[in-house]
Amino acid sequence: MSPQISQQDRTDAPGALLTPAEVASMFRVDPKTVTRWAKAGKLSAIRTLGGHRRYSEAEVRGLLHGVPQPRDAEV
Amino acid sequence: MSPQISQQDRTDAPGALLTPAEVASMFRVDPKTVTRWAKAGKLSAIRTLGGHRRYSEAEVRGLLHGVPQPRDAEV
DNA sequence: ATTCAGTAGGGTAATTGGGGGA
DNA sequence: CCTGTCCCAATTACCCTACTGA
Repeated sequence: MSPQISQQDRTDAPGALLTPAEVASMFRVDPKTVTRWAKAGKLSAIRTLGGHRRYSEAEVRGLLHGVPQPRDAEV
Repeated sequence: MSPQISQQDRTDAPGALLTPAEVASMFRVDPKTVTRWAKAGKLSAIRTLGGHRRYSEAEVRGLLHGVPQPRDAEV
């Protein structure tokens, strides 16, 4: 009964997380630039226990589309 | 060995993006001119979170080939 | 435990955006 | 009508070393 999602399915999960390199390649910028966006608060990011940042794929895709943040599920 | 394609080759990905300098170099014009094209709606562009523009390589190549893109609203 | 790529951190150079004029 | 260049300020890219993640 543990609806445990396989870690390999993270690319399909609603809360999919992207690495800095992934986001950087989507925007055609340097990974350091993505880090700068996170520091500037332009992009929300969570930190691993070691201090590395992970970004929400949903948020990144929204930004790429020029769509404001779909904070809520738009049905 | 195996011609394995990486997850995402920036220049090969469907959403490959080009920097203003790249597009300018391809057209032999000034980056500012490319910016004017984007402002005039002749070229579609997405913006980084910092405001810089990134252009679709597919669209640019189509324009270079003289292939009218479906985003042209001219007569 | 080890290797290796990726990431964080700071600092500096290059590019870009915007307006204006030639 | 279109393009190249000037100014400025802001953003981004690359340099380095040390640590994390797999």
